[in-house]
Amino acid sequence: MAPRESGEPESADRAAELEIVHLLRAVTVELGLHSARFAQANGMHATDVRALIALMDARRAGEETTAGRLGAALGLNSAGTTSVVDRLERAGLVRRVRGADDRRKVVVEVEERAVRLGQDFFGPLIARTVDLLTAYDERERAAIRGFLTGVRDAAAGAARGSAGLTG
Amino acid sequence: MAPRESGEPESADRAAELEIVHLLRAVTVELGLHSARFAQANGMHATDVRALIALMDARRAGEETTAGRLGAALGLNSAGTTSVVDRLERAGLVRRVRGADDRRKVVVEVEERAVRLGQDFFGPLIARTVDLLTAYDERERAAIRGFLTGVRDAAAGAARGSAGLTG
DNA sequence: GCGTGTATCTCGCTCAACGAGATAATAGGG
DNA sequence: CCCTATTATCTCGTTGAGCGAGATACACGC
Repeated sequence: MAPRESGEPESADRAAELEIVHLLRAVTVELGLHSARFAQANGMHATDVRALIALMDARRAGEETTAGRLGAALGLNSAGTTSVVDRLERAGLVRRVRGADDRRKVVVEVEERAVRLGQDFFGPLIARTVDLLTAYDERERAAIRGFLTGVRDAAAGAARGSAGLTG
Repeated sequence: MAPRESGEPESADRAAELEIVHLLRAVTVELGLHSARFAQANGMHATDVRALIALMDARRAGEETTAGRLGAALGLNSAGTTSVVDRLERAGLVRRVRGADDRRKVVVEVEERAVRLGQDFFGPLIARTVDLLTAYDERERAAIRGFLTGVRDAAAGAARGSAGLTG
């Protein structure tokens, strides 16, 4: 399936590599459950958490997020997007700001309260994760970084193309 | 925040470690979107995909999954669980089997069709991931394995305790 | 200042998931 | 063996997230 160069020891190695694949999936499952706990603890739904994450990501990258962009990132239509922003605004976690240049647009900004809420809940887990990394030297960290980058790009690339194979 | 042993060079390192944290989150987001595409492509919902994953995990571990266990794994109540199993059964992806020992129980078994469906969709991404791993030597792979195991356990541990910190 | 295109919102609907309670089977005491 | 308590699942009615269709508000060229 995957185009290999030549004859390395295969079947035994392959099992060890599959273990990492399952491990990665287990991580995504656990982190998903953790997000769900955050949602539940704050009377929110999974989509609202995903929206906050997208908004904070954009803010870190220094980009404004309009309602439309947010909806696209979440895979919602305009009605659903309005609904999400309504819920978050009602909860005091974001605010609507009319676009200065184009007044049709609605820029969604996260309130300071949402940032604090997220830090309080995810901070410990992040700290623990950072702590884990101190056990590895630079070469090992580079491997972790490279592997995660590769998986992210493969999954993102799978959006286009048949499924991101042979990339 | 995280209890450190002694004085290593901090702030610069911390930024590099946070990059990995963000990378990990990006991976979970992308894999989540990939699951969503799988769901959409097969007329399913996110919960149905999570259910299939849980069922296949259990099968790999050689365990039977009753309706109750499945619902607990998904965080659904009994009504919702019945609903999920109904949908999956209607789609021909699982079958209900009355428990042999305790006939109140309903064991949910995945149909061969569901396994093939999953392999067809996720196979390429898995192959790509396994391929990525061949670029690393055993020490680097051990680092990746150890890091993922640590994050998984930290997130799982966060279910109990204040948030899995200081574990 | 009118028409076309774009961004967001409103309305009505569907269906996933919930709470409450019904149904069915096991386990144990008399 | 019957009766009750307990456990596992399902049924019924309701809530609300997200959808499709269309309304509304603004932008921009003519």
